[in-house]
Amino acid sequence: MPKPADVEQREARILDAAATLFVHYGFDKTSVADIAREAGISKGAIYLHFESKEALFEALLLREMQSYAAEWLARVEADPAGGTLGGMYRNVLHALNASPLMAALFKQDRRLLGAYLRNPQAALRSRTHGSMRHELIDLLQQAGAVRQELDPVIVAHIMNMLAYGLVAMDEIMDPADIPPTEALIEGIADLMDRALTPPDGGDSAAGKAVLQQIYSQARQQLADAVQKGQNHD
Amino acid sequence: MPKPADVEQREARILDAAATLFVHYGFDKTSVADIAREAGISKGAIYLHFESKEALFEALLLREMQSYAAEWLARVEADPAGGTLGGMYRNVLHALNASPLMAALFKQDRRLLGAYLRNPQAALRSRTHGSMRHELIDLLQQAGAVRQELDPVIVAHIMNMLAYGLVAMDEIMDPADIPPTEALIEGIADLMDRALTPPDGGDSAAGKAVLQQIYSQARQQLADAVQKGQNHD
DNA sequence: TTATGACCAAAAATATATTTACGGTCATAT
DNA sequence: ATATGACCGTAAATATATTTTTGGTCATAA
Repeated sequence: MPKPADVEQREARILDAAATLFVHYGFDKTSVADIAREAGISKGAIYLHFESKEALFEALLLREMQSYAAEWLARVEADPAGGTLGGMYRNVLHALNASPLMAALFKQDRRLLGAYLRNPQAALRSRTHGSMRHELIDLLQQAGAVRQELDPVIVAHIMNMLAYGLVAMDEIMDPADIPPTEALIEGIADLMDRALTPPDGGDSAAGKAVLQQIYSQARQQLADAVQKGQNHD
Repeated sequence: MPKPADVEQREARILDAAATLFVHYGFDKTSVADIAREAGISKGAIYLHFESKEALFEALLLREMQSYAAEWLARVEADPAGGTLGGMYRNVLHALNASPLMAALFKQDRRLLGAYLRNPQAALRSRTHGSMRHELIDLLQQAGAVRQELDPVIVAHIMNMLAYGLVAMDEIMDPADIPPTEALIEGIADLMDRALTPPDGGDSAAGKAVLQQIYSQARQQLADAVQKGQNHD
């Protein structure tokens, strides 16, 4: 049966509270009691909605993935050049940069993810979340949005390197020496377009179609995962 | 007075032994006694050549920087396209990839650098070693080896991001999923050339001249640093 | 002179005991 | 039916004592 609106609302409140605290203090240093307090309910109530602290965290991650993907697609749709490689990547990077949780997942942030990373059963611990897969580049290539002569595996990996650099570079250098994110993302997107887009400018419409396809696939998988995660009452 | 050849030779032996052990076990888990044994001399003899374990490590790092820089220049000289951005960067990446110590310094590897990193007085702890500086891009731009319309600060940073990705990506993903280094470096250099080199192909000779200039500057600074590090007997 | 390795103080690692904090439950209240 | 928070066992953090390792020295040997 579908979930009543007020329950949904309360779960959202809990997840909001959890998001704030987890991002700020990390998984280990955020207690369930803390989350309850932040959400303005009792500790017991949390367990009426989530099986465990870990399940709560995973529900949060799934929600974040959904909004990450949705945000990405929305940006791509709104951007005339959203179907070109540069346009697509610009929007991925913006979405990634705007989501501390996705960024943490992508860079396997030990501080934020804490014990969740150490748990071998953690479903979302896998290292591929938020990353560019070469199958996508392949499709974009077939759609004429990426130069034919390039190796999709290499291209995808380079894009992942840049995404990693965007979120992790502050670990090896003084943040004051890092250019403003906005300008950096523009620079990267510009680089991508110059180097990877076909000379004719690429077929942005076809590129968007591919992205939509990928998006609905991903959305389905996420929905299934959410469904599966809810078998507990 | 200049150092006798046999002393120089022995110091090289010590540094060789130290390099092997430090790279393998890291700074913390390599003892001075270990180094002495590996070098085939007594522990006391080490202290005839180096003030402390840390001074030894720094001497090793300086030697490595010198050979790193020399290797880089040699590669650039040998490469007809060595003066273009792509050519230059290809050779930097090869040099970086070939030197575990430089890579560790660049990525601030806590395992390898260990306590050396924690010491606030460590001269070479600074985060800029091995990295691309925007002044260099500036010069290359003036020499006509890089497109005029690009922002040197952004370009330099993107290059650093890619170098970081090259040496650090294995921390967030399964090494089996990382493309072969050789192919990856080629892909990156190719990307650089496509995106950053002027349409006319760039002035490789002028680029090389700039690199030589930078090299001799750096060499001088390193020599001074080595000199300064030797005021102890 | 130059090199050695036993030696030392100090730090790091290990072991043990003790306290605190936390995830999760459930009798009770609303 | 839903929500609460006192409660419980355990795991993590802290404190303490004990052992081992290590960077560095120096009297002695070559």
